[in-house]
Amino acid sequence: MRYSETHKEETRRKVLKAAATAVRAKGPDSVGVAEIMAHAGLTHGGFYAHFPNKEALVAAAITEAFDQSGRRFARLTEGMSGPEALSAFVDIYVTREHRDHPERGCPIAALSSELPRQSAAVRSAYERGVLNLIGRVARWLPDERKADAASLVAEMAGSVVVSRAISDPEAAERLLADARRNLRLRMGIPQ
Amino acid sequence: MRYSETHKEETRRKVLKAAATAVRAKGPDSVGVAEIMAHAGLTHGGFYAHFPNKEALVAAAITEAFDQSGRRFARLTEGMSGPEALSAFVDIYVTREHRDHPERGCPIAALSSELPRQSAAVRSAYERGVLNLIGRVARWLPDERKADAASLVAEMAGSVVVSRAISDPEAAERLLADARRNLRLRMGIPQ
DNA sequence: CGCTTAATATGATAAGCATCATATAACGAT
DNA sequence: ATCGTTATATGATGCTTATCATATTAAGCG
Repeated sequence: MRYSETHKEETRRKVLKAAATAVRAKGPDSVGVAEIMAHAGLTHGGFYAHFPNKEALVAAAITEAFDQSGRRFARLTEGMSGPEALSAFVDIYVTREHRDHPERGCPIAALSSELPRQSAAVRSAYERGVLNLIGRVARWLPDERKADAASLVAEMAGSVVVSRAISDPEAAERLLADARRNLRLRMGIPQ
Repeated sequence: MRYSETHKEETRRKVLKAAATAVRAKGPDSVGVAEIMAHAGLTHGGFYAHFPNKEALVAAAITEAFDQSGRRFARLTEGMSGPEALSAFVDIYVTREHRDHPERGCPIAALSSELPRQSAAVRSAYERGVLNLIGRVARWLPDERKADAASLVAEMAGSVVVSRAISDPEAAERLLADARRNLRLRMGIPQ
């Protein structure tokens, strides 16, 4: 073993992180292997030492993106009660910041419409992420509302995604504010 | 004038209809000019007699897709009162049928995530369609709820889009049913 | 019935991209 | 310091696709 034990694993992680950003920014099909490698500070040829093909990278990148935002949510809601955590979650997710930065946001909002057309492996990585997020929300909800988790996630993602279509920033912000209010209502959180 | 007056216009419309379906089915970037022309019963070369380039076709196709579903909604809610129309709209939009057929459904649900990356001309055709749909919903709502129209459309689109990520048909249907119930609540429609 | 012209088809070109074969470089053990 | 090995780079290859140049076909007119 000539290179350090961890060297290859480290570059793999660099590639993966670059991919997680690039896939959200440009979409799985429009992003190129060479482009991702360049973002990781490498050239395209070495790619196949780390992943068998582009599809495997995309699937791994989607998982990584979900993990990233999952860790972020966990960190920012640590030690909170259910309602507090839900309220904080809404304030992180349904925002202009999220609307304006798909590349570091939730993969659902970044990839929703093109994912159904991806390969089975990619779709399945995506579905795992979606179900995880729904599960996270359900854990915060009181028992009698747990069943709403999926629909709440859908409302959050839909708000961000539609707000991206609206070029007027104030109209977009109004949409997001309305959505936040309605979400809190559905979650049983006092306004 | 050798061909009939209307001949060229008719083929243009055939190409446009094929494009409106294909763009929703495969996305603006993954669909090919040749593929669309083939669906219209033509070969790729003649394309440039009808549109200056692919971008113009995509923009026109998105407008056409919004028009198609707009006409459909108008037809199916004709003569209804506001609440009746809203209820019917929810029952048309937030359904398994819509989840399973993006190619003939709402362009928001089919294209939301990849549209922000398109050219200005395409985005603007899309935005017009989104705002039109929001306006249609607003017209049906009572005055005190009109401001919610955008957020309601976002919830509907989000529900369909997230339900497409869930492979279990029953879980997907549950999400849609929850969304329909909540939407009616927000619209002030008795369940 | 042939001729003209608009509409469509055929075929070429060039660019972009995933993948792979081969070359080079970095590293640590000796 | 040198060598062998592993990681990365360079440079094809083949395929797909938008676009365009040129050829062919269809339809109505004289």
